[in-house]
Amino acid sequence: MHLDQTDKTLLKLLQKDCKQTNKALSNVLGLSVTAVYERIRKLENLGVINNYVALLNKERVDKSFVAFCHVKLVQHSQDYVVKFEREVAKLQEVLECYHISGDYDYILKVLVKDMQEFRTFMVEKLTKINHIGSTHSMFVINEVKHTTTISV
Amino acid sequence: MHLDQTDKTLLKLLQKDCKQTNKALSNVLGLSVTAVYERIRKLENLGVINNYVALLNKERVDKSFVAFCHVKLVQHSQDYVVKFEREVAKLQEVLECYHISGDYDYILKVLVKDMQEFRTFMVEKLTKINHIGSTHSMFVINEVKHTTTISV
DNA sequence: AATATTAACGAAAATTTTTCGCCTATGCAT
DNA sequence: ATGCATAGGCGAAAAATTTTCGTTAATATT
Repeated sequence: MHLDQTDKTLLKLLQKDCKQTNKALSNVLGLSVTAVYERIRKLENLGVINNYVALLNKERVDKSFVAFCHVKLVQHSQDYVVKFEREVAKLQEVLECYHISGDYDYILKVLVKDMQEFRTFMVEKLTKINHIGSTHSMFVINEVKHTTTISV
Repeated sequence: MHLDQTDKTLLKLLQKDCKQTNKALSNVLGLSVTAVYERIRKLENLGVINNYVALLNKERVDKSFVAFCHVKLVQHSQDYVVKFEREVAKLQEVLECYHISGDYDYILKVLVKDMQEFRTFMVEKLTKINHIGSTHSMFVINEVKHTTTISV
């Protein structure tokens, strides 16, 4: 698999706005509509493009509170790890969860309406998962940057 | 602004796959194609839908290393804060940056090729920004969950 | 030199988006 | 109660886009 400069430019454009027409893309890339169409298909089939999604304004859907939450398990047996990961993946408030190096085992990005709801999430959902040793939360004061665009 | 159940279902569908045709959506929602079209337009105009993007497979574009990086500034004057935030936002390796509560001032999500490149990023880019007091990095061992879907 | 392979192209066909005029239900004011 | 405005919905037609198809050119392979 080799991506040439045209592919890279195309990926950049599609990561910014995937609803552009092939005609608009062809103008920027200096290709025919069909050539653009075929390149996009190729990138999809290669699995370079995963999917196409709508991104929402979180404030407009009343989810204005973001927190990062560290979690430490009481033990690191395969069993505990698998169970924790399965349960945490089910929680809709958890947008991201990573197993990380360092003092804690996991870092979670949590999105809820407000502090009230965060408390409910912690008490009624996260800490209900078994085998959690301790947690440590950090609250987002301001979102400085947030992009889904990978530089290729 | 009021979102009814149909709007919420529509947002859920578009967050999963925004390339579905209005016909496919109309089947799920039990509406006409035109009604779906008009609802989507409404959600765009209300600013509920921000944009439509292609999501890439980061491994396929050779960016397999994710790190979270805490940053503490030496001082918190308006001037230092503004400058740091402006500079960090320019860095293509930084996908997310949040001003947070707690021991550190910021948390950054950094995406690069490998540990080698991370080192280069730290030495030649991040720590070149003035007024940084200290940093603390955590490396992602495994991505347990990563979604852009907000539950509405 | 002959032959695959890859990428590109324009035209035509198929499908989708978008516009339009009209209808119905609901809430509000008369 | 009656009239009116608003919001949401609909199908048909028009406009635009996607997708297919047959061909061509360039490059690598045998």
